[in-house]
Amino acid sequence: MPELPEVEVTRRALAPHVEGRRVTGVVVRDARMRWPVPRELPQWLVGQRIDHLDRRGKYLLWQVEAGTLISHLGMSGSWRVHLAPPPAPGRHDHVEIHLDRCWLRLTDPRRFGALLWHPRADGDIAQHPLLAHLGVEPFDPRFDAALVYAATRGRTAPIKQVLLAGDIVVGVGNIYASESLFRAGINPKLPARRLGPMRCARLVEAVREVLAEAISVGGSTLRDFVGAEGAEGYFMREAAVYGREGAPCRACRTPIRRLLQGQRATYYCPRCQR
DNA sequence: AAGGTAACCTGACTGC
DNA sequence: TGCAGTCAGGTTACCT
Repeated sequence: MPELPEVEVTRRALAPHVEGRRVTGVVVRDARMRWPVPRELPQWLVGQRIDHLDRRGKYLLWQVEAGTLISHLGMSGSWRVHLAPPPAPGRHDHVEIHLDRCWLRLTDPRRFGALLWHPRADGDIAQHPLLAHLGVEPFDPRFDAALVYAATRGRTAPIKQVLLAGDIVVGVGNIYASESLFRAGINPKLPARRLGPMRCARLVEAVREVLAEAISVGGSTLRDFVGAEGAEGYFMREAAVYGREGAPCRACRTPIRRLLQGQRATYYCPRCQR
């Protein structure tokens, strides 16, 4: 489900409800996620004040006094805020966090998501094994043409898959990889090493624009994504290529093509993207 | 080191 | 209506 924009939309929706608040209760109804949710989570979290809700790539980082709660939404996860006691939990409502005056619910049908704990004593959260090898943030000024150019030298894999790998820049998932490459006019099959400085610059620009636009409209709604307050995102309404196989390119009317790269669907315009 | 593939899991949809 | 097959936003682990 969630790529960086959906996670950022979630973060912004949750932050005002959680920052500065104290955890009064934690219920783990089903610990079976990508990795087991620690059984000790309630004892570690209850009584803690949430200082900041941060994001790194597609991870949400809940900074509390004793450490960091790491949450990843996987393919189908979502957090919902309830300002009144929530209705009876459904089959996929795995975790609940109670604050002073609101209830947070983690729902994740496919259970590819994760909820982990990193005690402060274990050191800098950035060095956590899940975070240590992530690429730069797309809105970080360090994400520029020179970085992309340098990082793609010697990489024979198609640019789409390199973008998706997340070791150069984080947060670009399957939808936005196709969308960014369309906007940059780059063929997804192009070996990454064949990008020149100009195309690296265009790609940087395109990734930033596409992600920023998606955030501003509340993320994508594919199947069941809804933001933390229950609103749907609108990005898919304006997708240029994703999910549009056979439909006319919005720029040149050429039919959009779909192909598989590393078992994932890629959509592109064969005329606009070379 | 980089690249390819299988694996984790459920639900929605398609076609017979 | 039912059943089998396909596909889905992500990421790690493992093999070459």
